[in-house]
Amino acid sequence: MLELAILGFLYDTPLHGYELRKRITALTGHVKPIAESTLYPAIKRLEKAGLLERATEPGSVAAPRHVLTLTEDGRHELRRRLAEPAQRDITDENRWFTLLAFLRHLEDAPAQAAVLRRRLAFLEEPASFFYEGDRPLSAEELDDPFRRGILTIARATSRAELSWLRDTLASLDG
Amino acid sequence: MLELAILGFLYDTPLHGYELRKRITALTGHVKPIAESTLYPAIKRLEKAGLLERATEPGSVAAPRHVLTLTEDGRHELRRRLAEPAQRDITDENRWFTLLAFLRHLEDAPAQAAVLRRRLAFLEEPASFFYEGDRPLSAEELDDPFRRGILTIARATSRAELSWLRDTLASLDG
DNA sequence: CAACAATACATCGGTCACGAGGTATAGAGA
DNA sequence: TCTCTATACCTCGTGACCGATGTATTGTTG
Repeated sequence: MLELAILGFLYDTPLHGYELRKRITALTGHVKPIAESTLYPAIKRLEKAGLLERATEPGSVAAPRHVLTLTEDGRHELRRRLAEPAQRDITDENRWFTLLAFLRHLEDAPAQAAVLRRRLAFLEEPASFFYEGDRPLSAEELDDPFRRGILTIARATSRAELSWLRDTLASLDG
Repeated sequence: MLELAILGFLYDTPLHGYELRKRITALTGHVKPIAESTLYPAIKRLEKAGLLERATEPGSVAAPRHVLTLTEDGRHELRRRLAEPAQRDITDENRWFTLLAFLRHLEDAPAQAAVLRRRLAFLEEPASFFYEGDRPLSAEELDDPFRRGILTIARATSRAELSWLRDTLASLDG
């Protein structure tokens, strides 16, 4: 997911690591902060894989910067990751939101719609967090107020997202 | 989080690894599946730390089972992790839901309320995923339909959770 | 003028997680 | 009889991520 965010931000414009870090922090930092010691090795991985190139520039304020630019391979790889996300990226809300944040880079409405439809299919499956045998339990059937909360919140999220997904799919298809 | 789920399930009753895995899969598997190769080492870690003990029983169907029982240290450790969660466990919905699923084991209403209040404080902070300078942007200000979706869904979740939190805190306090 | 914060990058050791694969038993279906 | 599925546990290599720590430079604040 971190790699997707790096590729996604650099797709628009070259950035140096520090600026990239600030953008990633703004995007997902309030939920899941990214440590510097995670970002810099991730940049190195992507560089080693030929997805980005670095150019050293004198720092405008302090130390010299490494300006990062996506290669053509990098641009292609981002589109690939957006078009063919792992199932994890569909089901885990953190990953899904990161994917959504850059989905516009896909630039192909049917491909975008196909990704949204995978999320739609996931949300339409009858799933719960709590079961009696195989039967999913509803919030009303739980005594535990905290577990009831999980289902209440999850249901509200799911409803809002389903309605957004259907609207957006309609406008992508239409 | 995996460790919290293990401790949480074993707090109620001793279980063997395979059954534990099924319960964890039911709880969070549709969002974030847990591999066997993650579960068994985690059990070993907890055993090594003295938080649980294993007893070998002949398998009812096939191979022999290792029935896992929490030690007194393990029971104490679960309560500690529930009462003093890391900030991560408060902000990341996956982690937060796992914590909520076992919060009833805290058995002390003021301690439960204190945890809920940490989540409340987090949700009341004005945070977005997208900014113009320092100002958080609202869904209406975004052109990108996918980014607008993120904010729409996050806002619906937040509203539902705030209302649930306030109700539940009122009943815990009253 | 000294201390501190912000900019900018990096390494190191350790933990956690995953996929691929392995071992073994028992019952069900072809 | 053979294969398949379910039960039940395990190891190994790899990679992701974190906290702690280090190195510079510049601007701000007391």
